[in-house]
Amino acid sequence: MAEPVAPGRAWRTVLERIENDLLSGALGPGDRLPSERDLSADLGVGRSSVREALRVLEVMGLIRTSTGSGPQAGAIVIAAPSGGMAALLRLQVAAQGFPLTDVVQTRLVLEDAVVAALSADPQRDLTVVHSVLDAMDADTLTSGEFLALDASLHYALAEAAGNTVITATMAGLRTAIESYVVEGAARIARWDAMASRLRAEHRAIVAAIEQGDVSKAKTLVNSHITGYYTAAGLVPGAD
Amino acid sequence: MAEPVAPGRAWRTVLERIENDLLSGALGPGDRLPSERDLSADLGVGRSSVREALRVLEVMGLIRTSTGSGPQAGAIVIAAPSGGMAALLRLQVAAQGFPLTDVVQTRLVLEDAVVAALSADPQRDLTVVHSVLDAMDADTLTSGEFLALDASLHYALAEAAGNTVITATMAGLRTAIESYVVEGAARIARWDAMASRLRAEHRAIVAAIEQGDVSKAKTLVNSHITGYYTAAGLVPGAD
DNA sequence: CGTAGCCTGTGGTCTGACCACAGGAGGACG
DNA sequence: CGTCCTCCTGTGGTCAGACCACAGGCTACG
Repeated sequence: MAEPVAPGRAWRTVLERIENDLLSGALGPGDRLPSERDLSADLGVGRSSVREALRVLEVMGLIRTSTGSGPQAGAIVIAAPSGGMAALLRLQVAAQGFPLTDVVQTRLVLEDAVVAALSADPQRDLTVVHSVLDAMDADTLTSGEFLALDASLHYALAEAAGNTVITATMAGLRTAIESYVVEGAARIARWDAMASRLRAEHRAIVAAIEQGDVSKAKTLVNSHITGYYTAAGLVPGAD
Repeated sequence: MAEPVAPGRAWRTVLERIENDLLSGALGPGDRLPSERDLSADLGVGRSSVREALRVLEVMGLIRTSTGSGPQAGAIVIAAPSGGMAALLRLQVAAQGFPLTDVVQTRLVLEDAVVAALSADPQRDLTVVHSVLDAMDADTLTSGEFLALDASLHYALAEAAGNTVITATMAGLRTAIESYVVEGAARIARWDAMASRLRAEHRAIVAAIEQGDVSKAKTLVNSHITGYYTAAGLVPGAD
């Protein structure tokens, strides 16, 4: 068919085609995209242009590609927002498009919203949260392992709140500053003490949520996060 | 040089190289990337793989490419987070990775944070906001023009609050649902009435901000947004 | 000295050719 | 007749080479 030819951007043609198919419902989660060669022929562009577009979709977490044949091979639509969000935020931080303090602040805002939503909702299911809390009690954890669980905990909270955009964004923000967080952990003199403190704060936050005490939960989560970032030297002061 | 060769992912090699150069400071905003051919040779990968990586960076708003020669040609590092954010969110919404209601809810959370920050900060500069407000008073505006100004207004507010992550995310969220918003405007019976209402609400919100009345500003902005989305039929009820 | 033209380097694209891989189809064998 | 093995096919992954259009600097000419 070879659409009338978009000026200058063959790969954009491909991107638009996919996006339209997604919007029109012709493509949905789980579906397989046409093969690269087919798309190339259909749109009248080179296969390399098709690949550039697919690469974008892949990095953004929209598709997954695999080689071979069969129903699982090829490019398949998956909606994995976290991955794309993380990649985007990480790169933007690296390119100094996003100052660290803004990332941290935003995390505060979202975490606030999460605990507020959870506190207000008596139906929430914090099973996962509790199991992570328990896992964090092990005293053999390295700081890296502990921080990984910490990430899981906050992720579980966000997930329990049920907003996918917020969950993905928070996960992305966390990933974006992960290297700084880990690096910051090394700057903390007595890690054991910090770990105990974090454990206690986590328990307190969850308790406040379960008691439905919105303002208390918000206060606790705020001091929890700013406290750690300050101790790790990631943000100037308590701002 | 041709690094030890990463298995299976030539383009990832390129992406990592760029990211590392950004993190190490070897690359920064305004700098020019090596030419595609140079990168290809340096990393021992094909030029197509380099292009796939650059395409990702371009869509994510990290670089800008131009043809020709001279200092302005080639791939240049720019940190334009809004563009990338918008593309990502739009595609995720299209792929049903993000439900519309989650997008709207998130916008509420962020907008809340914005007006809260502005209300609490006596130093804020709302010059731009006021000029947009005035522009919106013209009664010859089509609904499309009005909505565009509306977007500018909210963007200006976010920008005045000073958090780049929140600003970019809000802009992205807005873009992601733009088509739905415009479509929804058509469903509104008496547009004139709605426009007047929106104008009044905007003025009220800004007034509350300038009076430093945090809670009032938050309340107003919440009802402003949910009100419109409900009227436009974008979200089921008042939540 | 000025200007018009060439020259070079850049991204943008296409073509064609391999490779590795996974799965299915078909045949060979028990 | 059933089972296993093999080949064949289609997929993404990659590379190499070839053009093109373009923008800017350089050079030779007027």
